[in-house]
Amino acid sequence: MSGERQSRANKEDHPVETAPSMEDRHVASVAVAVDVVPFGLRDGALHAALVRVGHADEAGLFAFPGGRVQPVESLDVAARRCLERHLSPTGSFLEQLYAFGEPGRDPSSRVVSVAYLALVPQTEEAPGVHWFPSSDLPPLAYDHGAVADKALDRLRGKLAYTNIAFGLLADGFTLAEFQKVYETILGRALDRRNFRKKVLALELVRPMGRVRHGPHRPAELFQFAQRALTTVETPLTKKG
Amino acid sequence: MSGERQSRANKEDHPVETAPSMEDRHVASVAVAVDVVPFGLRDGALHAALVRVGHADEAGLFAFPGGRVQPVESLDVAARRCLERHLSPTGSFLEQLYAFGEPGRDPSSRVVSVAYLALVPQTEEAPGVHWFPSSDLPPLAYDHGAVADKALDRLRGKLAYTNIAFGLLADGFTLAEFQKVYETILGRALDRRNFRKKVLALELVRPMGRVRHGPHRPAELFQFAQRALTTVETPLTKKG
DNA sequence: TTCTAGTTGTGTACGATTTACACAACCGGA
DNA sequence: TCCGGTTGTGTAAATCGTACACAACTAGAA
Repeated sequence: MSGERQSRANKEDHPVETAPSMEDRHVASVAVAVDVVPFGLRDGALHAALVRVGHADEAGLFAFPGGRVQPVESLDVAARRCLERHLSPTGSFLEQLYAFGEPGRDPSSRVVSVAYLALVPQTEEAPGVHWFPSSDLPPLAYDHGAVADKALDRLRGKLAYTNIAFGLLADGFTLAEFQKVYETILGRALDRRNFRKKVLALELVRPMGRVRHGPHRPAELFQFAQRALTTVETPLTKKG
Repeated sequence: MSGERQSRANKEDHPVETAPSMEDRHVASVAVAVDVVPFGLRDGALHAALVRVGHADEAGLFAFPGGRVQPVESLDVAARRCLERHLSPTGSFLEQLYAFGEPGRDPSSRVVSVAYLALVPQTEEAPGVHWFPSSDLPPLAYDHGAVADKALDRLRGKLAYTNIAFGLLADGFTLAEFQKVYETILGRALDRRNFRKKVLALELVRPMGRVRHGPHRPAELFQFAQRALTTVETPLTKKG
């Protein structure tokens, strides 16, 4: 179901089932929030954006950006609003992650939070936003430690079978940079030649015909063939 | 975040951000429910359990079992309660699927529903519960059509890389039955010899040393090596 | 001008995995 | 005793994954 209608429709014999009137009146009901886990790259390493909780029990700790879901707002819209309130970039990748609803997760009131995974490409500075290496997060408020774990798991999982990395890189990257994203998130080295072969064979990225000049041999620049999430049948990451 | 605390802590300058007092008072706030999609096998085919919605706008339609989340109850517990209210089997597989929160999904009130995927082995009859082939569901109330799609996608996806099938079969099955589960859910045929080789090599199932007698050559009976969700590195389903 | 350090770009041989495929064993019932 | 229908098993070919080395190119230093 999805509301009290069905609760009423089906048998009400279960002791813990709430009578509809109880919901309508007031109080100890359950609130809905969203939390967004924004990942981005800073000097090659994966970082997560956090904001300070300046209030009550959890004061001084960090937490992911979030907020209540408004009465007329979908979950996706609420998540994007919370993301863009802190980080300007519009159009970043955003997908639902998991709903966290343990009764004690927020000590002050009963809140069910739908967590979202966000990927932001530029990682520009924003006031009040602190970026931490994803492998070394500070103590987090609420159950946001578990949220962070879930987000990292999801990101790692999708990295192997989708083109999700497009959310972290702006067009015009070298294959070395691209590969470093994979190595950073997966935590292991990949073979340069096999990696190149694979991503080109899958048509994941496309050469732009331009090169970047540096102190060494110029590197070809690439862009993503698709900037929407697509699944590939063969894993992008075994050794190369 | 996870509640109003953080909303207060961070800048309140966003126009649509709710003042905390508004939440505490009353009304048009958002309710939380769970919906459970119970899958099971009936004569070899995948079926889903539905109950009738006997009320209001959606009267006469079918919907998945569900109900409000109680103030002191976790989401997982709420889902299991809703499942077991209709279907007796305790200990069935149950995992969170997705949170559905479009404002209009329940025409009568604003409800965010956290959907769960359930697998029930026996598929015994229960009063008020109707089983439909998953490929041919009746018109569903609310957005339960989308919920059903998501549940099927998840089941298909996990079938390839986990031992999730243990949720559908009781110990003491033949390999033919086991394979048919895969073929039914995936919608394509698998090679009998390769299938046997793979599930034995992965130690997914174990021979019990017993056989089942029928009108033909007796078939060895198997059980699952693990009855908890485990992931395998190599896909169980390519052709065999 | 030449040399060097450091990076980018490319192909091939080996092994492992996946796939296709056919036949004998076994039972109940006619 | 024969027959239909199912279960159980192995092997060869193709595909895919993996390891690996060397030439090309540039900026900057000598």
